[in-house]
Amino acid sequence: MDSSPSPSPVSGDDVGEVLLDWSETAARDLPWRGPDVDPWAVLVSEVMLQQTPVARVEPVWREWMARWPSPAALAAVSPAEVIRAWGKLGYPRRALRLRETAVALVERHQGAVPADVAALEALPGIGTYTARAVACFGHGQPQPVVDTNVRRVVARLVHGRAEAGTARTSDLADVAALAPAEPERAVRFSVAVMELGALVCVARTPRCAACPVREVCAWRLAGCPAPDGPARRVQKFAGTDRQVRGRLLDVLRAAEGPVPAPLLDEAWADAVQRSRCLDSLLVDGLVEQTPDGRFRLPA
DNA sequence: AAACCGTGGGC
DNA sequence: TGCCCAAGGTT
Repeated sequence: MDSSPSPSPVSGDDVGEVLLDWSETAARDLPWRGPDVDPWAVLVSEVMLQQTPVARVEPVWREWMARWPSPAALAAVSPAEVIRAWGKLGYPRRALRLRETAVALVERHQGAVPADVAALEALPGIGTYTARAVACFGHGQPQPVVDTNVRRVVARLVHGRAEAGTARTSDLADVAALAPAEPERAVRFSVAVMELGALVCVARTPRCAACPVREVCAWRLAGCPAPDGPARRVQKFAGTDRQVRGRLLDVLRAAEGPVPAPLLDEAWADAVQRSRCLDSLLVDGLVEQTPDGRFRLPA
């Protein structure tokens, strides 16, 4: 039979293959993607990447891998050391949970990172996304992986919506339906979809002209309709407890030893809010009080 | 289910 | 400038 003279559009069946091909040249060469990266290194990267941009994670991740190349190594150090090494990645409870995860891996998994999704989800700070990412990228399992990028790609490509909206359990099945059957390709496909969302199918100004699947994108075919649902409101930061907690922790991170309360007073003027935030940091285990009443990162 | 948990860069 | 957003998880 003669081949078709017109360029063949991307059919629904090979979206996965097209994304795979695209990612061969377009995907970033991130350090936690290398062939020599073990599951622990992947786990650490994934936790750091929770709500934190790649560029800020990279240098810290390299430092952590050099210092604590195994769960046992991290499990052996104090929370204070881990919190300091976390630096200003944000959401420092992640650092505590990462250390707790390291302890759990030593105690319950012989110091190794399990490949089982349920076992991973049982670890502190490891949820639906991170568990599958570790199983997939760390252990080579063909797991569907759904993060904010993938939710956005699925919303547009599959459902023709402009925005992802709230997470849906069906997202997992939606990506799985696009994935190649062959396990090794399915793993690379999971990387590819995330890359598409991170580089092309971005939130604010999608670069549709550069999209490898624009011809089959339900959102484009529908004429790129505007978002329909209620605009999700963005979290305030200035003046919130999050900012105050950050200020307080900043003082404690910088200090050599225990800090007397008056020094913390300088971090935030409002005494009521300051006190509330210090209490919450104590409850979270990010701060502890010495017998003489001073404050420090937990030894 | 919705609110909370840091921080900084881009537009 | 102020808003939007970033490889989520927990409560």
